Amino acid sequence: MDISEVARASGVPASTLRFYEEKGLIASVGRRGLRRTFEPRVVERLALIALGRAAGFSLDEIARMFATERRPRIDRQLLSGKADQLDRTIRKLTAMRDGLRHAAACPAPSHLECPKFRRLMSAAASGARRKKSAR
Amino acid sequence: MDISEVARASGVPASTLRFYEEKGLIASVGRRGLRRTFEPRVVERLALIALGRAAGFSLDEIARMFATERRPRIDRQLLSGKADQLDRTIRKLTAMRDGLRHAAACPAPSHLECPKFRRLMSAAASGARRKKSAR
DNA sequence: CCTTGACTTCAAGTCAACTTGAAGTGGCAC
DNA sequence: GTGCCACTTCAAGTTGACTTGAAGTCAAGG
Repeated sequence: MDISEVARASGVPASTLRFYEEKGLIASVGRRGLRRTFEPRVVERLALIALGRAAGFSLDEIARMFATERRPRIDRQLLSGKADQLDRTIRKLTAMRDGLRHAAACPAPSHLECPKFRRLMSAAASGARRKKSAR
Repeated sequence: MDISEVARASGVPASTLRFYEEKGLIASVGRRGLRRTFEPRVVERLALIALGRAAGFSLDEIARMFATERRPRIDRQLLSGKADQLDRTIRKLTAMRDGLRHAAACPAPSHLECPKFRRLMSAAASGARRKKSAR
């Protein structure tokens, strides 16, 4: 597959594909002239990358995951760690969603005066000590 | 309260407080000499900002919310829209978490060979068409 | 009064994840 | 066999959310 085919099949722009290759996230199998050639498998890999990105992993973290693919122990540990992290994020977002939902329906003149909203707020504030990880 | 008190009380660095003031997200009530003076209420506001950030709002969006605080119709509509957005994000992250959890336990030699994982992957890939909104 | 050091401003730097632009190359339809 | 245009490289630009640095100000303790 050439780069534009991969782009079309994956929805990832060619510029991003080149960028990812430079970062070591994907690999081309060769060149036809100057042009990169990719295996169809790369589309799968891109889906995996998209998956990781959506889960809040940085490109570097994803690259690290691919790199340690051969050592299942570390890999699995990392994965379940990330799952835990995600779990915390989900809990926070759920509280947030409920808060927003309530705020949208609440008749209090200002949300700050609504006890439910205030409760949510302090919960969210206390849970806000992730540094860079969860996004 | 002076800026360092607010910083201490809120956990937000002074540099960020100045930055937020410049952006119109918070306001100081005056100066003592050169130094900003804040009302204690600002801590609440900062919690609200943290809440918004954690929910995936940009600073501009948060500023807009504060600005439209007087027009409940638009405000509530925006809030429930954001709640819906959050809901979609949560669903995706939940699938992701389950996938990670499974991958951590799955005995398949490579995750790509596990049908459960592949199913998750394509689900995530298809759900990856948020442009800038959900992060 | 004088020093100290927490504050101030403003410009510039950083970081991640890309995108854009300019200039060059070469595969392939005609 | 030749011209087009999709590809290539490499450097620089972009965006959002801050942080850092240099240089200056001033409230307060001694």
